[in-house]
Amino acid sequence: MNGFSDGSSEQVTRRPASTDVSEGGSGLPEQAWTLLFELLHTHMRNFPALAAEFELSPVQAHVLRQLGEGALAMSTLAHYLSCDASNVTGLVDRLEARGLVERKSSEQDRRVKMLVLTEAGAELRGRLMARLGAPPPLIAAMPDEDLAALRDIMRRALKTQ
Amino acid sequence: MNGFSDGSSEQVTRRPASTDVSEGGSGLPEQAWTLLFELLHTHMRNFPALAAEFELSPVQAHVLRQLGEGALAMSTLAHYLSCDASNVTGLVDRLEARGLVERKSSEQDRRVKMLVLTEAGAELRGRLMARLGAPPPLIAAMPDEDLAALRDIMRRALKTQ
DNA sequence: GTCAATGGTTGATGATGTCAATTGTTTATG
DNA sequence: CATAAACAATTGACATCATCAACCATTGAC
Repeated sequence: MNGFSDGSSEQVTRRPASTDVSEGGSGLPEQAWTLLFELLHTHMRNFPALAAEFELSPVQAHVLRQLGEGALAMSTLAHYLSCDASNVTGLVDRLEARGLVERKSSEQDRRVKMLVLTEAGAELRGRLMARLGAPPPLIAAMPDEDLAALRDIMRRALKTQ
Repeated sequence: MNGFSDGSSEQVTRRPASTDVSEGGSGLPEQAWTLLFELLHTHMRNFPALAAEFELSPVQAHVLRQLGEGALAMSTLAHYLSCDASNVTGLVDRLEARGLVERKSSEQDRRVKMLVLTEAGAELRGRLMARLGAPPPLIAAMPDEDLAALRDIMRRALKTQ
């Protein structure tokens, strides 16, 4: 059910393991990334269980997340998910069967089918996003100075991206 | 991956309209977390492709990552992966067929089978870990000041964890 | 010695993912 | 305009990943 789990944050160092990410050796980017990497895997380990709280698979949760921004073409969603278009068909089939999304043929281009959330889908997405948006303990425990600095750093980084 | 709705405060009974990217909800933790969340999911999106560089599925990559720490019982691995033990059987079957891992019956308890990396497995893991440790573009592009600040912030956060 | 608990496997089933081929609809080009 | 190329979505074949229930072998407790 997973796809992302970890469990290495507890005990480490049993074997030398020539290349381990646990000590960002070389440069500043590696050092910073190594630490972020730790947070990433810890958080992602919980993601399937978190999605399951809403009776969603991890991928379905992703779809709902993306769909909140507005209507999306199937192909666009496939691009967002970095997967084949044929995969999206079945994915949407199941979400549609649950009454969470709807296919609507585009007026401009009748090849395209746009995806929109139903009322129920939007409601579920709202609860999901609220859950996802809650900062994990590690973040919540940070002092305000660090939080503000972190926010500003990330804003700059995402802006120049 | 495009916009990112704040996800913490919107109740979503209507179409979200234009996105309030990085508006981050109420408090400082939510603002900072919202931005980090974006980075994490961007990275997550690339993980399957990254594993595929080594002709590994995402889950297989995780197994290799875990196995580097030393020998593991199948059940322990199942626990790390947060999945059913029966799932691990097939997983290990395929890795063993590729000559990356080996099952060794435990001396103490003949029910238990310990997993160890083969030579080829250890070599592949080394390359995988090096690849995982490489900072993504968004991090690599950060100015040194931000990197140092980010590193220090994360060190503090992970230490007090 | 008996019997419950444990570790791993097997079989059934469903979700997720790929690729190749198909259908229907633009769009480009001669 | 007609035909070909490109594109969006679906379908079908197939592998992987995940669960659950049932099973076998071993262990440990009584």
